[in-house]
Amino acid sequence: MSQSLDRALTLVGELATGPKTLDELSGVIDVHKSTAMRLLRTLESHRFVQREGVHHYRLGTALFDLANRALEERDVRRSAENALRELNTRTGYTVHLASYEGGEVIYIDKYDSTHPMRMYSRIGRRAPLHCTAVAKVLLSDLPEPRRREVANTIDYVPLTANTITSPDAYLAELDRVRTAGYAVDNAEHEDFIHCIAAPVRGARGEVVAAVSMSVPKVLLDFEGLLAHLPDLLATARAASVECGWSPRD
Amino acid sequence: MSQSLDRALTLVGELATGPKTLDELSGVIDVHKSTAMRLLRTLESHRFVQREGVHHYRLGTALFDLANRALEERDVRRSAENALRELNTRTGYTVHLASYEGGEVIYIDKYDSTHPMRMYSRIGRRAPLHCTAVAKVLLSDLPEPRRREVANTIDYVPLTANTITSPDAYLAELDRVRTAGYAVDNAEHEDFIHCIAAPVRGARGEVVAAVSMSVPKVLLDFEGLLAHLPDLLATARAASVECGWSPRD
DNA sequence: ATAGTCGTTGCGTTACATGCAACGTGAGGG
DNA sequence: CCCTCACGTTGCATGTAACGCAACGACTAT
Repeated sequence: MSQSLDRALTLVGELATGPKTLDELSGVIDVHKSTAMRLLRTLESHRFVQREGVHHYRLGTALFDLANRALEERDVRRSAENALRELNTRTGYTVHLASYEGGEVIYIDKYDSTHPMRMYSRIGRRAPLHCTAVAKVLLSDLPEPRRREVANTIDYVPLTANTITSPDAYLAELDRVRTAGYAVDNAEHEDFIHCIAAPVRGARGEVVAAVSMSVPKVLLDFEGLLAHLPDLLATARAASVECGWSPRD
Repeated sequence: MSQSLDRALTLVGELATGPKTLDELSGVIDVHKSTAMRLLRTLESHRFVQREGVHHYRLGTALFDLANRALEERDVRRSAENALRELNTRTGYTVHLASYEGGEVIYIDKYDSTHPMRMYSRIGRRAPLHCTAVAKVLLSDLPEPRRREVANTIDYVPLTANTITSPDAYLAELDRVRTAGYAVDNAEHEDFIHCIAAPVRGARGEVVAAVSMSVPKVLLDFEGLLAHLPDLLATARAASVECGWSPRD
């Protein structure tokens, strides 16, 4: 561990709470002000901090630059990986990651159930929009007119007794999902399986993907599935943080 | 200037271009890999970088955190938010907000085009001074001697056939912008894109930021772009009011 | 098996970050 | 008007902590 670097990074973290003077900053890391100044100078040369007036330092523009470049680099799949795997090993159930691209909901990652009874699915497969929890989560984030547009073009093939079969019912469901912060698929796709899904959010709070947990009804009844909601939501939140989302208090 | 800190910050900058291995990184700053590792460890403990797999390092989540907090501090952004979003949804074109700080023009906010054809840009990025509409708007407000000073230090890299390439031409352009109350970039930065920009003013009438609208030429010819001027100026005025500017009659 | 390529660790050396004290500057008050 | 105080800034001597080195361990490929 590098001492001077450690001190400098502490300074940067301190500046996140607002502009500070040299004396304040040197106090925080408990060094002589001349030492703090040299660190700040170096940070300044890299545009990590900048002077505000004569007496104050604040965070610099390099941070915006770096943060946004890093966001472009990241793909959701890699970022969510750890959180999803942990949820998978913890519960033993099938975990999916899906995203909305080009008008379709696609599974972009999957962690298979450790139980002998598995469901069939595949990375890259398209999920039907009207009867899957992930699709509900992803579509619920679209702006209102777009949502209505999509809802009207869906072919509401009834796959089970519970399948939603009208645009109005579907839009009402999306509203529920939006406010609740999670979606369910109560055997709407396949008779013997039910799911819960939650949004993974990016830096600007937009939904970039959806995590879902799929469980055969023979292993767990609906109530038992809902009991896993907190765990799923925590997973989605952890994945969101990795995607640059900042939890607001 | 602190050597180790300088090296560490260089590493962070390097990681912005994508994940790198320890060897690659130590090569960049020309030190032994053990040295690079110690720096990375410290950066990691502050969440400035994180490991990806066993062999790669990438930028960490602290950057998102810091960048977002720093952005919150700049209140032009918040104040202009509504006006800009409305312009964006009304026209469907890319809208930028930029400000002049520490000798640089940087993009501090962005609303993406809703058209399938988008332009590439990024919050935090620096805008070239001689060939962007936002820079012209921001620099046109500087006092005369300062303007000349800046104009003489610009590196007039010709990027298209229309790029301004001399200080005199640039200063003349700034005068036009100043009296007209708006600036254009008629394919001076990129061949296939043109922009218009207008000033956002603060309480004392000073220019605190610039709003711009960027449109690919294939979607709209120059005349068509200029037809949006009243809309842009109204947006800039609305944002100015939010920043404390009082319209004079 | 063997060689090659990674990251990691312990250690001795000295470059470099540090604290100190003196200096410069600007603001406020007697 | 000068004095003082509170800042940031600079030069320098000192000792620490950052450094390169070399050996090691874990893996992969052939």
